[in-house]
Amino acid sequence: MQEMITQVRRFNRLVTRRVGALDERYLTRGRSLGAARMLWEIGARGEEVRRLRARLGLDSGRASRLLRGLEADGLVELRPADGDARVRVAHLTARGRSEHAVLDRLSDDLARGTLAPLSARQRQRLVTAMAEVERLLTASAVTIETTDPEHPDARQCLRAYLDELNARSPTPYDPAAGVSAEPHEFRAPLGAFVVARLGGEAVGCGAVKHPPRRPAEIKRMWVSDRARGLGLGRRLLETLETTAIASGATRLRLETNRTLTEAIGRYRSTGYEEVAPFNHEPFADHWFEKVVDRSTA
Amino acid sequence: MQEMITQVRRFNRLVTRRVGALDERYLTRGRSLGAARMLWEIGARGEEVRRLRARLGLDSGRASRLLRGLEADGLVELRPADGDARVRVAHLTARGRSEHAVLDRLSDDLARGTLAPLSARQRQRLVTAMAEVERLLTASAVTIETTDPEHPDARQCLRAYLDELNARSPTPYDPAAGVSAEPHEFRAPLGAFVVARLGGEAVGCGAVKHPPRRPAEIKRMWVSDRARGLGLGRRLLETLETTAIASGATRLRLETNRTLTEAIGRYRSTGYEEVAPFNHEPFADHWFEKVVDRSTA
DNA sequence: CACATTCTCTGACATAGATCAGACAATGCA
DNA sequence: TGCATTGTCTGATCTATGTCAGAGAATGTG
Repeated sequence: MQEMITQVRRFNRLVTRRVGALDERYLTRGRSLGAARMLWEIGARGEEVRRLRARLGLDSGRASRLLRGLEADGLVELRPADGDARVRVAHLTARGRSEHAVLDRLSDDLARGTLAPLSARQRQRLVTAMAEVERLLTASAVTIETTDPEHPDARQCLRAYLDELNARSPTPYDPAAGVSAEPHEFRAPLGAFVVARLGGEAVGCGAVKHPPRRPAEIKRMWVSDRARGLGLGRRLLETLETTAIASGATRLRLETNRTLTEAIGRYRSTGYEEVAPFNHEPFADHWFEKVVDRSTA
Repeated sequence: MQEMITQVRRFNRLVTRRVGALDERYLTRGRSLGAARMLWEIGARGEEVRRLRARLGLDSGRASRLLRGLEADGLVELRPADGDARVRVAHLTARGRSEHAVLDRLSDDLARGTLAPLSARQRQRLVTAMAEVERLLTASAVTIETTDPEHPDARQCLRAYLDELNARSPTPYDPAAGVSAEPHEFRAPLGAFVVARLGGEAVGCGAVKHPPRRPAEIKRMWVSDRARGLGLGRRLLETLETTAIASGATRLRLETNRTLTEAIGRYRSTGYEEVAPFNHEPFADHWFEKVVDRSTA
């Protein structure tokens, strides 16, 4: 493990010093770093000031002054938003757009400069390795937290979950038709609802009911398209199992639809065995159960 | 190619924002980023102020003030250097060393935090990909420049080259014994000497003689241990060939020692064919020649 | 020895960036 | 309608950083 940690640290050091420093030197073009980033984030279609503030992590004062600076240079126009005149929207002027295009080209040149000294084979390997690092760092940045099932993020995940079931299944899914799933069943002490988030955005969820002296039931496992392939399903499942086991569950159950082949494979590989239907969930095609060995939990 | 460039840009953005920002937030511990870096760079064995300045890219005034700040906090002691009282050496005090250890531990924790959410398999893949990115970004950062054969960097490379030949060969190598290799033969217009540098340090060299209407001769190809495996030999060879061809050479020659198996493979794979000895270089075991197709050059 | 050079330190000044308090207008809500 | 909230802007202040000029000590060189 220490070797891995050392590698991560060496990577971080190299990459922040070399890549970061280069980028900042070449892409500011006489402006301050803050102003350059602001210009970049406004983008071709304009952006609300409050969102720019949030994305760049700026104080309202600083954001306002940066925007006024860009406005004075004729790169940006500020207009009230349609519908809410408190909100201001920053748009790039013609000059601003051409400046944005210059930054885009410089950014391309910089990346090209990284690839240029390498052979075709090395380039291919670098790009592949970068994609892998990016994917896994993204996976690592996903947080999983217990969240109230009526929290906006939870609701949003549930809506996405149902939409997906309906899209996959020929018969429309009716959440009221099957096993009960009231919010209070997914709150402590009877259960839990967890949400996975990536940079503030909810990208997955899962729920578990673990009433005393009954098998725990895992439900509502969902992972957003943009977080597929990050091992998030496995993490959600582990989190829910841990919660249930900590609450005394010794038997875990879940049912799933036949279209969710990836999930079915995961259940089998993590110790679930297919069993006879234990409920009348109309949408389910497979029922799984896993008996927990308390000594290893 | 555009896809590759896009991947590099996406990687750079992710990594500088996510990794860089995290590092800076957690590792400053109430100090300014400059002071934290200074503390880190002084290290356990102390360091000359002028070298700290160079390494951190600081103005002498700023460096002096940062050091005075650390001294006031009891973390650093400044003493004149042995032998030259103008030079000051910064040493960590006991408190400074313990603070350094704290930073080291936090840095470990940060890296551990990156790995923690991942499965064992994902960790292994991340670390492998990071090592690959690191290796290839390092390769990409190597510059190759024409350098006078009597430049200190060139001399240092040549010394290393001779040391290595002597270490590999049972009979000591005598540079005067074989084919002439006077500095002026490696200067324009008769030839060229190129040095590969990584972050200011010379890590490889190569030379070519290309007298008019005679086969060009490639000599003195050397790559430092710390730059092995970066494809640098190939780049040096290409640079020398390009120079020779641009000066009118149509036939390229080189000789090499049998112990340099990697180089021999490279020559064969880039179009060189083994020929009968064309000189009496006593150290050489193989002689190669490549005829240049001017139309593709 | 006279003089140039090297290294460090200090003063002076400018900009970038962070943070707080408060003003002001638009909006939402009871 | 009255009042709280939201979003933006301005003023004030502080720290961090970058840059330049010059002082002063130690050292090297003719």
